[in-house]
Amino acid sequence: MSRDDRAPVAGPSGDAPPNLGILLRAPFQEVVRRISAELAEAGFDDLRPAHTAVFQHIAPDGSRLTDLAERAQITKQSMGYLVDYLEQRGYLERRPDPSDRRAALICLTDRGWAQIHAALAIIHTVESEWTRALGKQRMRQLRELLTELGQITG
Amino acid sequence: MSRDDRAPVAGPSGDAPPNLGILLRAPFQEVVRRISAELAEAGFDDLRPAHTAVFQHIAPDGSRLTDLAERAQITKQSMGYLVDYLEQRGYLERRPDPSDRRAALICLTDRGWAQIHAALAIIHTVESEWTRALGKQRMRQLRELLTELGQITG
DNA sequence: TCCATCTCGTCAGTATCTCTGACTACCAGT
DNA sequence: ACTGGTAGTCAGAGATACTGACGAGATGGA
Repeated sequence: MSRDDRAPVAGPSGDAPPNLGILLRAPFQEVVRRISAELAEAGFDDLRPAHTAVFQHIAPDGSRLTDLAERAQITKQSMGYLVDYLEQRGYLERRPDPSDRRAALICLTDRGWAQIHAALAIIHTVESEWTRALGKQRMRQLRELLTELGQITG
Repeated sequence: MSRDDRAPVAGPSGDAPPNLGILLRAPFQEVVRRISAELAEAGFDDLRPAHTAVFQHIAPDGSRLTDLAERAQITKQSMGYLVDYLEQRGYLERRPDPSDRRAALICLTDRGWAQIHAALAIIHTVESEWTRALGKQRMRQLRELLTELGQITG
């Protein structure tokens, strides 16, 4: 269990051709920024970056804390901290797991679902903007190349 | 002054076509992971993710704390915290700025330069691997598309 | 059945990295 | 010299991660 999302990516000030790390970081962070800003505007202003780790990995019919932690690559203690916060604000609820009395099923509430739909809509908007700027053809290429890269890197 | 590197990027478990946020994140984090792991192997095992913000923005002939902070998009107090750490471990040194007695020039030491060269070499290795897997042609396309995207998003 | 062992989640404590606010020392224009 | 702005630090706090230890419940044999 461990994790590392942060981190700029090295290179002294004054590079001529930006390296791939930097090239990838710019659009990635643009997406993150947009989601964060526009979710806040949409009324989800009590969400912080770390909470995305929960929403991204939770199953539609509920997940166990341990599963969430493993998928998000953080400890279950850390995941517990995030889930507590989101439960208090009404995004999630814990239900007893009928098949194991030690466990709880962490489920999205209506508000939780609303947040997910809002976030997906924001991403879709960004993709549309990029498609308009880049052209449909080049956007498809980009998507293909990134998909391949994702397979290469596991 | 603020900053946000972290954060997965939304979407409930069970998406069919991964959105661009996720598509960009995978290779970006692969680069970050590789740099972190291989720098540690190379003897730079006292560096943590946040320190990249310093190395990435420092000018070859030295930078002021305030400049570093602004380029890295964090407060000068936060940058001060990182610089203190790196100075203690011999990656940086503070020299009095001859043109302003309030200021200090933060400069790379030999060890600091060695770290930068090592990090760039690692990125170069990763790029080579990807080029081998993707082909020279497609790698060039990817680089062009990401460069364009970087210009679009500012 | 009973016991050893494993798993689920939590409690407690700590490290890292960020922030805000307040402050000193210094610079620059009037 | 005053006045306002800038460079950097000190102090305190909050968010997000970690490790270690633990209790309750599950589970598979003896």
